[in-house]
Amino acid sequence: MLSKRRVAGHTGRLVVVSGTDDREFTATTSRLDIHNSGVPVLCRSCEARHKGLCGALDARQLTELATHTRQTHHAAGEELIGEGGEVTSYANVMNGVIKLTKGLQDGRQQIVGLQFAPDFLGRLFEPNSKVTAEAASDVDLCKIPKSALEKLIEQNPALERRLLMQTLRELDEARDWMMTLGRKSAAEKVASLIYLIVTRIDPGTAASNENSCHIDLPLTRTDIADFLGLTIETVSRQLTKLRRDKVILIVNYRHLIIDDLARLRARCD
Amino acid sequence: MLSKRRVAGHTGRLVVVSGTDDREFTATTSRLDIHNSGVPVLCRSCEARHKGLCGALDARQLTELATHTRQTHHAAGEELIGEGGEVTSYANVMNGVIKLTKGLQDGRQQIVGLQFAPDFLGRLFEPNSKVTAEAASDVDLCKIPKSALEKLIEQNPALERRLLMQTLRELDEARDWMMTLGRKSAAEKVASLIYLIVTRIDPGTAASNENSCHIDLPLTRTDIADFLGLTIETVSRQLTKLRRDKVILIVNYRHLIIDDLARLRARCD
DNA sequence: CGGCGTCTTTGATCCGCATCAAAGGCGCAC
DNA sequence: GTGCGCCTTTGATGCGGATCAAAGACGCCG
Repeated sequence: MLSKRRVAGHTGRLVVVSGTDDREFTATTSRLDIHNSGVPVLCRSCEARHKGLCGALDARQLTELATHTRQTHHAAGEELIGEGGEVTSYANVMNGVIKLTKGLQDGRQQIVGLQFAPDFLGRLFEPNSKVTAEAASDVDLCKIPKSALEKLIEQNPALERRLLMQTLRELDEARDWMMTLGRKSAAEKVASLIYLIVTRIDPGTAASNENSCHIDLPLTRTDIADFLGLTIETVSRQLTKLRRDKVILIVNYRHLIIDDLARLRARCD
Repeated sequence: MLSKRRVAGHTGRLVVVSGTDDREFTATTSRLDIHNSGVPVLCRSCEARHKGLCGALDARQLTELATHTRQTHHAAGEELIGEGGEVTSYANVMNGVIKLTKGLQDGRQQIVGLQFAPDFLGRLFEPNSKVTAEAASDVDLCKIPKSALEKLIEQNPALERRLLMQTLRELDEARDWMMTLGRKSAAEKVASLIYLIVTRIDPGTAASNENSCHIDLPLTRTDIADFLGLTIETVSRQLTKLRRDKVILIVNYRHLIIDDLARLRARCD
């Protein structure tokens, strides 16, 4: 049998959130101005407005949607929904990183997905979640009740199209990750994850120049191990190796500096 | 580094199929009769008609669709599309099993999905396939040109809904499999795969009674290993162990008899 | 029939990663 | 400051599954 310890004592408290004790404020206020006439204030700087779900909506529809939404903040470690838990609302990720995990009864755990802004969060068309969603870093969400979104979808095919596109992308990512989990060595796995996070958090740097980029890891060593199907000891050793080989620079455990992205990429397989 | 051999010499020849040398015949003929008035003949016994994509269509739409489709047959081992290959048509799986694989340059390979009738085959909205699709057994497809289906989708939201539902299901399956790949032992992996195949090929037996069910494995040992991130030797040893423990009975390498499905399931974790 | 190729099983050995153990580093409470 | 807890690193050891090797089992073809 493999590693069965865990049920990590994350630093943040675990709270099953049902919208009670989190800071919240509505976003229905909208003010006409020249550049964003009719767009709710809180939507203006939201990534989902452009690249995410809400890109499918015009100003009027956004305002309509905003009457249903509620912004919430969650501390790192907070559980947003449990495996098998009832889905009562969907959400856009406005900020931060969310990990999706699955567990076996004996405590073994596997991260099956990471979500960054402006991803959509929640299993459509099923009453219960198939995964646990947990804030990996501090997170801001824009929640919408299940029924409200489902009504909107019926009226607006463009919304459904966006959701289909995101689901297809998530499926592509899950399949990429199956290759990593099934066939890559520990060293390749760790390099692959860092590469994934760099390119997801900072797509600009990754695409344009090959210059040094630096990121704060939104994941603990335990999270990384759970994503890669490894133990924290192995993760730590592989990170040390990458550091010794000067592929990455580690500052204060969590902050990474990568000078040559191509060299990191070369370690991915 | 892990296993890098392979590029399996499957028994079937490898043919990059472009619809040239396969048996084909059109399904436009439709005959009015009492029970299936207006439904194309070939659609009547097709699983996709009910549980698959075509369940979203009425008789008129089916007939319309059928003017674009073409049925093809493919021998086990035939490559339907290569990783990165241009997608020119989509298809419904009418019969048989298809494996979706990804490869690393050095030859390591991972199966990232299996498709059974009446699954839909093909990556929507992308010009190129992200996986290799290969017939695992003899396969019958009902193909439709990319542009034709995309046009139909625009006109018919129900079609898009079906596609979204299937994509969500595939995502669920991929994530289940990530757990298996990342955290289960070899013994658990093999049991899980057999259990998956039994429940997918023969949902009736699996759900209703717990009585003995028997299946022909649509996968070679190499395929199984590629699905589970193992080697064929390990797969073989685990199957032998399951046989010794009387969880399964193996007839002629490919045929499996499972008396007590619950006992197999108990081995899955 | 015998010979050959492919798939599968079985055995011996090796190695990568898990496991077990212990010692920093850092933040926080007192 | 000191003490405590959590996260992380590092080292020693063991095991599960990969690798290497060889021998059936079965189908196909001459």
